[in-house]
Amino acid sequence: MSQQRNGQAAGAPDGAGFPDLPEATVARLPEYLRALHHLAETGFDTVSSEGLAAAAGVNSAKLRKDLSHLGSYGTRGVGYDVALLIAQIEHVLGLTQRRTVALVGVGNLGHALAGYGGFGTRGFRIAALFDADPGRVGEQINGLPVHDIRRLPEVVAAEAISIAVIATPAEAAQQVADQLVAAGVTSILNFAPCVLSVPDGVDVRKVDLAVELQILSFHEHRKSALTTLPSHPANGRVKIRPALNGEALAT
Amino acid sequence: MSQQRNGQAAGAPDGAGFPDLPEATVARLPEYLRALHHLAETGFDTVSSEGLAAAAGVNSAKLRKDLSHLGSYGTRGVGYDVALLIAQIEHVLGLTQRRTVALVGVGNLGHALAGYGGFGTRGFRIAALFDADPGRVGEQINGLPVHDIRRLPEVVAAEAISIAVIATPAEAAQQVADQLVAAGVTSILNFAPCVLSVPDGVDVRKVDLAVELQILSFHEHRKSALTTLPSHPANGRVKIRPALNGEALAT
DNA sequence: AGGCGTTTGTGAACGTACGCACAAACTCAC
DNA sequence: GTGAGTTTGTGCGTACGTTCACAAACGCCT
Ligand SMILES: NC(=O)c1ccc[n+]([C@@H]2O[C@H](COP(=O)([O-])OP(=O)(O)OC[C@H]3O[C@@H](n4cnc5c(N)ncnc54)[C@H](O)[C@@H]3O)[C@@H](O)[C@H]2O)c1
Ligand SMILES: NC(=O)c1ccc[n+]([C@@H]2O[C@H](COP(=O)([O-])OP(=O)(O)OC[C@H]3O[C@@H](n4cnc5c(N)ncnc54)[C@H](O)[C@@H]3O)[C@@H](O)[C@H]2O)c1
Repeated sequence: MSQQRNGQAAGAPDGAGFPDLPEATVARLPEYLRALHHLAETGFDTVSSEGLAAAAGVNSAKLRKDLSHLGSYGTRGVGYDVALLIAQIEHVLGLTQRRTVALVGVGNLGHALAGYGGFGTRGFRIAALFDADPGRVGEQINGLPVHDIRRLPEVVAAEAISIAVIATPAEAAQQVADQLVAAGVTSILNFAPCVLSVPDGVDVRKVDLAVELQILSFHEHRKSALTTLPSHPANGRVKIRPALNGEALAT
Repeated sequence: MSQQRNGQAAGAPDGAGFPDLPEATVARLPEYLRALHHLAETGFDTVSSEGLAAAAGVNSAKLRKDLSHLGSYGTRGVGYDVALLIAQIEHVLGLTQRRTVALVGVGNLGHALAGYGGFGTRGFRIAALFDADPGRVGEQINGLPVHDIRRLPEVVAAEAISIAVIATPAEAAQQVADQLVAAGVTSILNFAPCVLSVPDGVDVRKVDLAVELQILSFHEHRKSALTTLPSHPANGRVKIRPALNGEALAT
């Protein structure tokens, strides 16, 4: 499910397609990992699929199948060794060494991200900040200096950065993405509300707050439609009334 | 697909299940809407499925099927009327009147969200801010006062708020969610890295930045494994090496 | 050592989603 | 009015994801 993905994405690199880990499973592993860390802190040494599933907010059968994909070692009649499972998942996700991340666009949102302390515990280190505004370059945030965007290639190479976060306005995002790719970045997390086009081999994930709210709005709309007309709704199926021509239409 | 969903979510409210819009389609409509607005600003009156699909970053067949679900009016040989399609999608998403949103937790991230101007153009209005910290209550952000969290029921009722955003630390999130539900909120967007448990009929979507980065990390890991061993990879399939017992294990 | 309760791992059935490919529907030019 | 070119809407095959349900595996108690 997920997000933007271009052409034949990484995961099926050549013709002889190999399935390896299902994408849906990959998307859930981080959630399992978070739940496991929480359990470990709470003093658990082992956990059953039922328990972990509850902590991660999923079905236990799904959890077991997900874990079985990574050849996991649970013990029947007992459950999973929490510490071992953490190590396994971190290994699969490539978190055994902390990954360095670049953040481009230190505005409203970028400031919040740069100042966020929660990355360290999840396997990442923000290694560099960039902006195009000369007034912002040189500023220090959380002990990190803001670099001019033109120093991107240099710093990306020096810090061995492979992941970048874009927090610039949408108009600048494509240009920034191009610069990032040129500098050698191969994974991008995009907060700007626009589609990025990147070469094959580069992964893009997008987070758009308004999209999330609009999805919620849809369900909200649905709920209220149901409670307003409690009985005999036509034939038991909610029909979408087509908007009349010109209705709410910005001519 | 997407995110946390509890029990039988809204969308299949009673026994006589009705399919209506596929969830995957709902998740893409906001992206189409954004692309359409962009096209409208650029001066387009009509757009082909091919063109709109490119602007939204999806396959054109998928786009057509999605639009066909809402009984959409395209014209063969021509394409879709941009303004009409915007009105249709906004209608389906329940955006015909602007929805009011509450934001709880005006810290690092909350400040950025409260100061963000991009909501208005996407159908939402942040109608109220809340925090538990007495030092923050009373502060004004973007002309909006920060209310004490205890005034939640009162303000939610007065402003007819049905959607809320949680931007508090994870430890407080469940408690805040309970208060929101008690106050009548039925949709929650959660930025705290934790699972929320809510009654049936309440929708929760979660945004976790670290999860997104970890998914990127997985693909990054995969890519480097492939380029490091360029030839004969065992049997053409990447095997996940199980972590040895105790390896990288915090005993 | 053996039996019992527990929990994993997975085969199989089901449901959803994707994308191709094509007929039907439409415009426009002449 | 007719034919050529374009584009929608959708039927269909395939792939993917989810869930059930159960046998095999394990610990523990006696
Ligand atoms: N603020 C939020 O809460 C929020 C929420 C959702 C989405 N977004 C999106 O995130 C992005 C950033 O939002 P914001 O509120 O921080 O905007 P902002 O205007 O406050 O910050 C943008 C920053 O990017 C910098 N920038 C512009 N062009 C650049 C370039 N070419 N190279 C490098 N840096 C450049 C600017 O100098 C500025 O510092 C926007 O696309 C916005 O739509 C923001
Ligand atoms: N800052 C980021 O960039 C970022 C990124 C990803 C996720 N997050 C998550 O978002 C959440 C907020 O992050 P932050 O950096 O803004 O934290 P923060 O500590 O800066 O802000 C949290 C705010 O919540 C308020 N709060 C605490 N308990 C409350 C309660 N019971 N009711 C109402 N308000 C309460 C606090 O007073 C504070 O103002 C955290 O869960 C964090 O993990 C933040």
